[in-house]
Amino acid sequence: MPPFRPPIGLLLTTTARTVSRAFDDALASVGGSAPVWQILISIKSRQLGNQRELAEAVGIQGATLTHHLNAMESGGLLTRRRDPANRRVHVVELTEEGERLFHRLREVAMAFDTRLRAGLSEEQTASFEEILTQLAQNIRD
Amino acid sequence: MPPFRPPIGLLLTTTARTVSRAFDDALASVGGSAPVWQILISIKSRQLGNQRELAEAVGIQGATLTHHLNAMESGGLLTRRRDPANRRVHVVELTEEGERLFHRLREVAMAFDTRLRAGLSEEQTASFEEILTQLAQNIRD
DNA sequence: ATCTAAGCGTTAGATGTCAAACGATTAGAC
DNA sequence: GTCTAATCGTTTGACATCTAACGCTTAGAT
Repeated sequence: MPPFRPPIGLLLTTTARTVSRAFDDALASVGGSAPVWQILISIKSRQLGNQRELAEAVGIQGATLTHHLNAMESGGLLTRRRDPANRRVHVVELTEEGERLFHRLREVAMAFDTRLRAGLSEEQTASFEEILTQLAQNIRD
Repeated sequence: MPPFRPPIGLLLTTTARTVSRAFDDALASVGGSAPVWQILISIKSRQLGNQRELAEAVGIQGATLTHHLNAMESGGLLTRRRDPANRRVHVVELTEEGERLFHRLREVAMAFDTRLRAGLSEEQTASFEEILTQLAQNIRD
């Protein structure tokens, strides 16, 4: 009889969902969310990217990004204007309020990461990252 | 200067999304989806559970389960009837077509798991599962 | 017996995501 | 120069998911 092997993917997605949910709750406590946080950090880390690159960096589709940018613009977190040099492109810039939210979320995100890593050694973390990379690689083939 | 630590949660959720997406695509190729597969396997492995337990096993909310069961019932995969002994309870049972879909999806799911595990040693798998469990534990505290 | 509380499932409304179609703009071919 | 193809972002329509509110049923208290 072959040994029973619980599917590796199930534990992966279940855990990821648990972690994502908790992260989202933590960000919500200071008025944010996971996609908003990822969008803010992507805007901050690369100045002057267009929306296509932004969506790529965040890991969502262009249509979904449009959705979030609409809400964030309505909420006064950022502005969009056409790039005079290429009027297909929207230049996205944070407002002061967007900057403030970024800093609040960063604190929450850093605290969350510390909490999440509790009890993991350097070796475990390295091994974990290696395996995750391998899994993604197995899918791409 | 402290060493830069990329957040462990980000790689986790990104990889999980990639894997989930590929799994869903594989199931879709034979007429299924991830939630449908999880519902089918849960029904098969435990006979006579109510919907609340079913939702718990699948890892979704009751309202979401209702949504899927509606679609699956419309599609002829299962039947729902009131339990005469407790008329609050819906007894969910697979039809023959539901059984057939279950077997098709099982083959696809097993093949996917094999593909996903490629290149992972027993030690790596064990370590991976241990770390995922630890992460979930860190969140629950 | 009745009344209250708890349990089960559904419905309604919101959010985040995607794919496909589209409108405007630019680049390249000729 | 014009025409065609590619690029950028938006809109539309769909789906999975959640929370909150609700309706029916059962269990428990008195």
